Amino acid sequence: MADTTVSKVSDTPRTSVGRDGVLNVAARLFREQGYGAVSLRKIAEAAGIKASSIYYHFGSKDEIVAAVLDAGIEAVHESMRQAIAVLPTDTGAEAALRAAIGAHLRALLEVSDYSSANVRIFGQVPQSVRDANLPTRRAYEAEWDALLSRLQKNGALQRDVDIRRLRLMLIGALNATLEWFDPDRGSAEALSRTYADVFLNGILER
Amino acid sequence: MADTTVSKVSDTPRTSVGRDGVLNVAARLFREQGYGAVSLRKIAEAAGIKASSIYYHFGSKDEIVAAVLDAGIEAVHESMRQAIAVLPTDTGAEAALRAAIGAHLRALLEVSDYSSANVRIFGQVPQSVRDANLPTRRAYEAEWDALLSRLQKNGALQRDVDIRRLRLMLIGALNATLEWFDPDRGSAEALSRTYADVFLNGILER
DNA sequence: GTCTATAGTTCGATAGAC
DNA sequence: GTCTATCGAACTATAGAC
Repeated sequence: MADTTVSKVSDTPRTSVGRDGVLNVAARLFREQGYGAVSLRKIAEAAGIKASSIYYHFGSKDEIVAAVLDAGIEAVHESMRQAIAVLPTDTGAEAALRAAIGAHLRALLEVSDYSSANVRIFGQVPQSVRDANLPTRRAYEAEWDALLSRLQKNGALQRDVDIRRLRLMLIGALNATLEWFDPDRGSAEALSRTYADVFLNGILER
Repeated sequence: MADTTVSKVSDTPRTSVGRDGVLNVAARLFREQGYGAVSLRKIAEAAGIKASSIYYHFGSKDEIVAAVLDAGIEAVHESMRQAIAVLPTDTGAEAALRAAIGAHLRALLEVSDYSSANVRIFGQVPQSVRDANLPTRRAYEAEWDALLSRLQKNGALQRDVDIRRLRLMLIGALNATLEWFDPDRGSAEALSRTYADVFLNGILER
């Protein structure tokens, strides 16, 4: 078995997890266990250092969780932006919405511990930390509202639906999958298709 | 101003909140602040007693939160059962599903601190507490699956949708409203109508 | 950049008086 | 049924050596 973690030849410390290493571990633990259940000692242990060493990289626990929350929205936002950007210019309303739903769900369920941690712990962190994350969230929400408004102007969406409410319903429904999604029961890709089908056409036989 | 809390004439303690009083306060605080942020001292203070007095009524914090979780499912289950029971026997599939959606949303947003606390903190409590709540949850889920299966057999629902997945999507979407519902922006009743419209018929113009 | 040691706080829980 | 008093554990955060 070849060793995958190559040791430096110099005298630099063997284990230098660094700020990003701490952050990656924190995001994963927050996603798995929630905010209150994850102490600095747990993060440190999982990162292979001592709790006090974390204070070299961050000034407080709040600073860590704030960084995780912001990175989580950035990741899902970038995922959606990318999915929309690669569409041909003549892409229809249905396809655009399907792409956005797929991007959000993939970021949450497959790609980013940061995005899933954000959804999982946002309601558990101190008010001040929530407030700090709000500007980043607003930007992502604006992206959705812009997409939905475009579809509505094109006549694809019903004229009387409230865009803000529709966005809250849609993102809320997608985020809820975190509580029960099981890759053994079907892929995130298949799930995103089902969500798009239901939201676009409903479940009634016609 | 007339005094609304009448003092007993006998020598019984003026303040006897009792087990139910502690439980009511606990449910409200859990709903508002989450599991980790609510200590026994906070519950006691809000109930007007000392933290140690709680141990006369409950053996541990886990016992309190377990009681809150079970009562929360019982409340929303009873709300849904009642809403279905009062329907005329010739009620159509659409109306039955609308009634169930309305009952779930009302229990969550208007009626029960226990039900909203359950949704809010289930993912935050220790595994053992979650496990203890599972049988009660399974019974409620079975009620939904029975309703959805009936609609599918009647031909009202599409034949190819997976009942379990549909139930998870539906309840997940409804539960997510807890994070953003604001009574100043519209009633729970109106919101439940919107959810039924979207799930039954989708959002596309037709 | 990580360590040891520890200060200071808050927590769940128990013992025993009334 | 509620109180006072307290224990032991776990937490965030700081100080200072290497």
